[in-house]
Amino acid sequence: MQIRVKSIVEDPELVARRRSQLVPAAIKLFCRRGFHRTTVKDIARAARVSAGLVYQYVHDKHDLLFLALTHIVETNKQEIPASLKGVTDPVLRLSTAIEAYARVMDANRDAVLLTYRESKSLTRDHKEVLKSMELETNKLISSCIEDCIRAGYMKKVNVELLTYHLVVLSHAWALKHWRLRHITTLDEYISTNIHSVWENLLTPKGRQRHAQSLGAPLRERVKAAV
Amino acid sequence: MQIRVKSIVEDPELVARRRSQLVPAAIKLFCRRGFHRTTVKDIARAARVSAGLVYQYVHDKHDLLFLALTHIVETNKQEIPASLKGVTDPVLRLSTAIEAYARVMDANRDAVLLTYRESKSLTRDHKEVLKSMELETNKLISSCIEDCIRAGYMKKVNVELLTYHLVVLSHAWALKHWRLRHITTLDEYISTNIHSVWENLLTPKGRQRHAQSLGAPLRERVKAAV
Amino acid sequence: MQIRVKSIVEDPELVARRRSQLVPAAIKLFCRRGFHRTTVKDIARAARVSAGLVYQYVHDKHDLLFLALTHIVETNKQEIPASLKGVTDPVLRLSTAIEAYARVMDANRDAVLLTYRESKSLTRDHKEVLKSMELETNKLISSCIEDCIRAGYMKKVNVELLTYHLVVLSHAWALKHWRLRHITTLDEYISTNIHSVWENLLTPKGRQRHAQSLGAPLRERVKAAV
Amino acid sequence: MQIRVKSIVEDPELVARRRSQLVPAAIKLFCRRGFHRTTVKDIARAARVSAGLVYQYVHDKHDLLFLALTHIVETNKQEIPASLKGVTDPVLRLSTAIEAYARVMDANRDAVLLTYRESKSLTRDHKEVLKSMELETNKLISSCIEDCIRAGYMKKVNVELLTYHLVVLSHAWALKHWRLRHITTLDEYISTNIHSVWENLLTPKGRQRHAQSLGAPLRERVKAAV
DNA sequence: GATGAATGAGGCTTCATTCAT
DNA sequence: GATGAATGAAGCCTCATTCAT
Repeated sequence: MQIRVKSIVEDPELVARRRSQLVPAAIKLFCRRGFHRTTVKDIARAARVSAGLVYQYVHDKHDLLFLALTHIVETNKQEIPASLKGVTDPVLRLSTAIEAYARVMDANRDAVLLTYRESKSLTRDHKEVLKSMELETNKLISSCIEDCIRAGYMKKVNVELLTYHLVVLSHAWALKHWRLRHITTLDEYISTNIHSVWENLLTPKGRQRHAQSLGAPLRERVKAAV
Repeated sequence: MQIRVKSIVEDPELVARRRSQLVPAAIKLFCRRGFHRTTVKDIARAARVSAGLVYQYVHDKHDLLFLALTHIVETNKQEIPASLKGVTDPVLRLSTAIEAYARVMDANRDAVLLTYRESKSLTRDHKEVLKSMELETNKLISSCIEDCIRAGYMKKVNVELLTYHLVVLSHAWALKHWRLRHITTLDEYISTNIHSVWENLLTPKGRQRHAQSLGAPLRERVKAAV
Repeated sequence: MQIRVKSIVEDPELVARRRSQLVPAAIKLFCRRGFHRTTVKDIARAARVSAGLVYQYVHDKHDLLFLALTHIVETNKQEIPASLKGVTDPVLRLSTAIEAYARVMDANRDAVLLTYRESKSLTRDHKEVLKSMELETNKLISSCIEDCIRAGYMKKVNVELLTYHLVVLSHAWALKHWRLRHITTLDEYISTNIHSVWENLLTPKGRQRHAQSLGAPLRERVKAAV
Repeated sequence: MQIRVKSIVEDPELVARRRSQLVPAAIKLFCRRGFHRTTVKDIARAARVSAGLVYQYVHDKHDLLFLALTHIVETNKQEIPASLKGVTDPVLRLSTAIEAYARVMDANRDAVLLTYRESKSLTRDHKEVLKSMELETNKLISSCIEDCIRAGYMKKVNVELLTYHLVVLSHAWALKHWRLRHITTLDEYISTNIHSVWENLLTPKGRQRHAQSLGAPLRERVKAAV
């Protein structure tokens, strides 16, 4: 995925290594100070390299932003499948997926904020790439929803719309964390705000299924994974 | 509220007039190009004044951002009470308020995006002011919720949390409009995603109340107001 | 002619004044150090203005070069007509024009060098403009030649080619001055190398005409004019 | 001659081989883009070597320019003696030499331009070397002139001055080629502008001599040599 | 000897802000 | 009060040169 950004240095291993220095530094600083107030030199310094080196691995300061946002999305995306490993029951899979998603967002609140704030500064092309990556990630959840519907556990709803509802609520925890943390906890937020959304759409049969799985140490497993 | 920003010029009327030139120009440009890529000169030009004049009515470029964001919130805030005028039934008031809110957000999608993107660039103090303004606006909705609960129409829930759920969904329509517009309409979004959230929390008595008011030309009234 | 270069400042008088500070400074430095080794800051300093100011009167560093070269050509071009004022005899006019040209080139040897050296650094468009200005200047001489031919004083020759021969010899005095000054004087150079070229092309009638005018204090007059 | 530029590598053969890779690459690029806009990396790439290697055979980027200009002059200088081989008549030798010179300049118009444009970027020392090389080359022509004078074929003139006149006209063909090619051909240029200069200085005896040699297929021979 | 990654000085340019008019 | 020219700090980026491998 990072191939989208050209670097002067050819050796892919070195590119990967250097970028794995640069990108976290960039993420940290972009989160802290924003894209425009972060200097390329700042990033170089934080990555313990010279300013000139940056431009051997990235064409632009904008590319650095793209790599940063891309990295975040990519990383987040990997967490959910991990949490679903071995889970087969459709309702439990959905429950697990969305909970994992929410907890990943919580663990990377800075990154969520960054995404909402700085996407504007991307190239049109980069913006498109990022959007399609978002859609891909969403698919991890929407496919769980579809499975539930197909199995008759959930009413027939606009799947992507529901997905966005859940996704956006997870983001909201990060976006409004400055206030939400004073009025609730993550656990409550997830169960009250997020889970209830899809639980209300379960069929009677789905509710039954759901009730059974609640015995399992769901939450703990996901927490550990994150 | 705008008194928070000092200007060299004393005459409050003139200050108001000049700022009413500057702020809309600033909003337009900040929305289009973002805060950092918008030049003070750009704003001056758009407001048909000289660059120097800006600094007689504003201390800083940041102040301009503050005034812009402040203006947006203020404006939005005024819309909701208007829509509630004459509505007395608690359930209908809640329904009306949230619908008005959602439609205002839709009408000012740019502004919503701007708020999420550029708040970071504010002073610590200004950020606090803006947050408290957000809370005030939310109170317009949360007080409706409280009325419903008090009247026994709604279960006892974490009022502010529910408010945020509704508010954030309205924002999400703007934030994710690039995708949502392809998978639903505003009307469907409001009824399916937003209204259902609180409707699911109504007591049986509340549901009854709600069912009755559905006969009224609710949506139309709010639409007109916006 | 300077209208070709856009400036942010509108007032044409101010533009003219500032540019008349900047351009000579640029010429001096470009001549001394070359275009690339001259810093915009150097020019600003030499012109006693701030670095930022330069960009209010010029879009580019390249524009500065264009204005510099343009200014040189323009200035040179004005000298020749002045020297011809009142001279009517075709042969004498030609003689006077070419001598004036040569002396102007001598007086601006640096500028001639600059033109040959740095034209390459111009935009394609600017290069074209400069070329056409060169052709215009040449026309001052070629029209004198044409008059001589028309009057039967000179053989029918390729007028522009002869013009270039004369022009290039004048430039050569500047281009090879490092050596020529050791082996001749400007006066000898002009009479031996330059004048002889067209004198050899005179018709008998032309030679007669020419011989008569040699009584006149030609050289002195042109010298004074330059 | 290239010994003037020190290299880290000792083996002179290797130095020669590497430089014969580097210098043509440098010439090509310097001609095309100019000295300053050509990157050392560009040259290395064009010469199919690494950037670092350049600095083992050259101290400086400036050295590369020196070697390039030096190479050009050296190469050109070798052409003239070749064309004179077997020609003994003084007038014909002069005629042949200058024609050869002009045609070499035509064949290397880029190089001529380069020399005029970028000599400025050389070290003081390098500039001197180049100048003395130019004088050496000129001597190839001036000695022909001297022979003609000594033989009574040509008037007693300032030999070096005449040489420069001829040389500069040959350069002018390259320098003003953008225009001259529209108004004449190389052949006409040589005969009309260049040859006529010295032909006009022949003594009657010289003219006779010259007329005789005109039967010979002069031009063709020189053309072939170039 | 050869490579090419790394360095870091320095250039061009932008733009928030000031200030004389 | 209004103007807009002037300032100068600071940022992005390039590229000659070095040096570890």
